[in-house]
Amino acid sequence: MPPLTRARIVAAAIELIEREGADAVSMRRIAAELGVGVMSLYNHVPNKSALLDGVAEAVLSEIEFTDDPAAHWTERVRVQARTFRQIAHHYPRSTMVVVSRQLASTAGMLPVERALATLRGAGFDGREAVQIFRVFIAYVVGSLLREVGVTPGFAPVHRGDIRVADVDVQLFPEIGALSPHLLSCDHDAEFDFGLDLLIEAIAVRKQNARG
Amino acid sequence: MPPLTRARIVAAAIELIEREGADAVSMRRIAAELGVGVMSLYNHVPNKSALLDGVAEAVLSEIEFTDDPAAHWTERVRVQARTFRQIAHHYPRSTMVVVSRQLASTAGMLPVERALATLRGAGFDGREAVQIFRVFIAYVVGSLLREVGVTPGFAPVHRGDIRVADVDVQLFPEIGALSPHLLSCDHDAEFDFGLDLLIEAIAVRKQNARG
DNA sequence: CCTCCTACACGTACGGCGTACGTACGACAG
DNA sequence: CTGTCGTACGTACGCCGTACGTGTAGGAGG
Repeated sequence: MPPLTRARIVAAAIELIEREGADAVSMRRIAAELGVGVMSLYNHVPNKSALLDGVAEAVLSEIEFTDDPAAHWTERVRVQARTFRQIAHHYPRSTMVVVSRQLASTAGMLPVERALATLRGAGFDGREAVQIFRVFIAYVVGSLLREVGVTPGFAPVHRGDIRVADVDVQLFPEIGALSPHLLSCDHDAEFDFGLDLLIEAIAVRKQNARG
Repeated sequence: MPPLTRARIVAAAIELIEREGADAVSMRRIAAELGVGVMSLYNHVPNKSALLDGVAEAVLSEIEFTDDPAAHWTERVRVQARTFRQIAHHYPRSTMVVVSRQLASTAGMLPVERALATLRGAGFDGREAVQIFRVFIAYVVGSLLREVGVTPGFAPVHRGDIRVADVDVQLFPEIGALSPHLLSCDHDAEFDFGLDLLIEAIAVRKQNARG
């Protein structure tokens, strides 16, 4: 067995989270997974919270930006948002850990740097770039939260949204009428829909400011 | 002392969450807060998870829609989103509980009903209404997550974003240059900025579809 | 070679958690 | 008066994070 290492511990934590959910994560479970004693972990990680920070950092650092600097900024923003979402989908349950945790590591900052550079390159000033960046972050994180919350990991069985039969159609006529659309969801398409909406709106506003 | 009741338990839980944070919530703490034995709670609540569902439901049910049916749909959507955010700010720490939890109660459905009715009244078909609704939900929830994560509850002290001094300006020039904008944030203004962006984009797209 | 030191794996133990289970007691029905 | 039921409660079990002390293997200094 290779020596115990912070990286190995984090990897085991991620694997455990993906397999059994974030609630199943405990120092004891992780130690058992690695075949070591519980307290051995503490030689490489100061505490559980730091370990989860490590998980967030590891997930974030897997983002690979295949960014084409020659492309139009709208396309670059689109690609960056999609990339972020894609890796989140690779680790759906760990994503919950990532978003529910303040990230102050360098791994979390690289995507920020890229996004800001793209926006500034598009001609936005500092204030605008940060503001736009925050809007995108909010949208992407909000989308992920809904998607992975609904994801059939296998804990929340059969409740994509709400049991339609149970809703009082008198009280909630719209929900009743639109239940087919509420129950089905092409996550990819809907994500792109909102993403394009935002990009379009910003592009339009940019045009107006210059015109 | 009034008799123990599900409502009183939920209220105590919310108060405790707001005062000491979500991590401080335990059945024992809540029972102590109410001056009762731990197991007495279980006569009114099946388990802790259901209690937290109750917290989410209670928070959501405090949303009051002062909705003007005569107003333009863009204004109505704006008001609804702002209202949602406002009550979330009234219970900042409980909001984390709300968004991190699947809500299937009638309290959670009323805002949905209102929003869908507004969109359908504006002339969107069912699929469009649901799609647009989901985009707004994602944006609002994502914004709240960032805002309350940064909120100086008093647990996460002095790390609004990232210690600027610690970032390597060589590696992250944009972050270094834009740090003044990254560190300060007028949450109200920035929320409205993104909200208006979305509404504008949808309005434009609607115009084009009809034109 | 022996010795000492450091680093790391590990066991034990403490306080806190959610909650299953059994008990005690007051209110009300017959 | 007696039986039933709903509620408050104590105890106990198996988890949890982690402080602390111990054992040991491997490298450095003599």
